[in-house]
Amino acid sequence: MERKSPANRSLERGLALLRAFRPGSTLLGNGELAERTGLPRATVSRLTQTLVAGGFLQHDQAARAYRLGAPVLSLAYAMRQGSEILRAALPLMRETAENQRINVGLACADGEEMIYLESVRRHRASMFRHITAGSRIPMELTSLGRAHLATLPKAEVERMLALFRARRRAHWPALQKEIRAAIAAVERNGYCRASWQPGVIALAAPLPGQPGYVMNISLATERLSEQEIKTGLVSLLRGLVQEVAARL
Amino acid sequence: MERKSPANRSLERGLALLRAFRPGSTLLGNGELAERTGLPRATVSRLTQTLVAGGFLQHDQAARAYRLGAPVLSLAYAMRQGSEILRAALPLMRETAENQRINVGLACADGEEMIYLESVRRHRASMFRHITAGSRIPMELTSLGRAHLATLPKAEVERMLALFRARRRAHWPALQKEIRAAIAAVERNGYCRASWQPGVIALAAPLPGQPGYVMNISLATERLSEQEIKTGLVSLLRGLVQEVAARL
DNA sequence: GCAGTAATTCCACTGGATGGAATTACTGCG
DNA sequence: CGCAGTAATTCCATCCAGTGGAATTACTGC
Repeated sequence: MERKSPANRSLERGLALLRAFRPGSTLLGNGELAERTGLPRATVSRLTQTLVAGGFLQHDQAARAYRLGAPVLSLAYAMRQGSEILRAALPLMRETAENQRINVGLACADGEEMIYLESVRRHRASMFRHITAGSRIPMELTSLGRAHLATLPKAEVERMLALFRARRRAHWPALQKEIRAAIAAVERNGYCRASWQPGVIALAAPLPGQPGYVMNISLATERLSEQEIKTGLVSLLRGLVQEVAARL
Repeated sequence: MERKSPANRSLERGLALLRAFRPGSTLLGNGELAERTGLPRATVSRLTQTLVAGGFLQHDQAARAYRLGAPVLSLAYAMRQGSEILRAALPLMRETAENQRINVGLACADGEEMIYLESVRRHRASMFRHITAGSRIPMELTSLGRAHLATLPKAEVERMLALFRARRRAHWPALQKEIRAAIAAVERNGYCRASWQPGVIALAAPLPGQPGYVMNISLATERLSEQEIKTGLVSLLRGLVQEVAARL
């Protein structure tokens, strides 16, 4: 028997509509929204009207569709201001990225994905795949995601794995092995490694005492030997999370 | 008789709760939320639970209060990706800020405030008052806000003025004069001027053909003479909005 | 202008939302 | 350590707001 917290259906649905907007689907009509959320059209129509009235959506007359409105930007700004963790970590992240000439990231979990709170990169014009604050990356493929998984209770991990399995039928056996190995690595050594973006290797570690938060460092593979990883980067990451945790 | 669009009360209220989070009040408990929104406590309690379940709020156990969650960051990212205007304007804003050594802003209205979509400044470490994407600034005091007012229908302007009047009883006569003069200036010359932050002067102009969007340029007063304003900056701003509008 | 599609409004129904009151969970102080 | 004081949550009877299928209306592209 699932313990159902008294949830407000209309609000849930309204939030689901907002969540349907993603990079790549930034312009959605009522029909598309209804399809993506599985809600009846009439309901979507009414909810979008409310969202528009509140400024959270803008109606694009020409495209017969909606976009996210400026208030969400404002919320994000308030959110960043309010995040103690980000405030504590950011200066250190900047410093580390600069000194070590690597990328440093801070992320937290949202459902089956990870969301970057911040990603400080050495080269501001970035690598081809565009990653910044607010970017979503898959949990099952990334060092950040796997490091996060390692902090969850066993039962929760299995639940997540079941979800991933459904999404990645194709390479599941190999992928599952990787994920479980990463979790074991985090439990043993405090960090895990992955290479989601080709040519980029990343190490990630959970922030001690801050459930849900994970940090990573990443750099181009060409720039390092196996040796260097074992020595410099691991202790760099360890030092980073320790220091950030200490500042909280 | 007010034409009431069929609004969803629960959703409206949920959004109101989110909007209660601002820079400066980033950590709000149920009680404070109830007070700020005027909603009954029981209702707030249930709605916050839903917002937490959706990830939009995080419960801070220690503070007995809520913060905004990472998904709002993600929404903001999607919003920026989806804004054609921002995409069209940003390169030009960067270029102008760099070449002319000034700050260039793009904003739009939200209720009685303006929200910066982007503010590109010459010195990245900024002036004392921290302004970035998502920052809210008062409509009645700023060049951006007044330029926006000038684009509204007369009746709407009067409605807004009534609101400002209630908020600024003290200096209202002078302030009203300033605002009306600014509106007239925009209608006559296409731009208006204001100095909200002491020591900083700003010129703002609406984006032609894009109702609700306004751009500004600003710089330290010490750096210019009256002469320079009339000549260089005005035509710079005019050229800027023209070019951005042309790219849409 | 007309067909075809998408969005909105209508409306009877009903169950989800509501909020005052009671209960429970905390916290800080003596 | 326990108790007072406060804040949050749960309860519950009431009822109205939300719902969604169907009808209507608004668009758009041909």
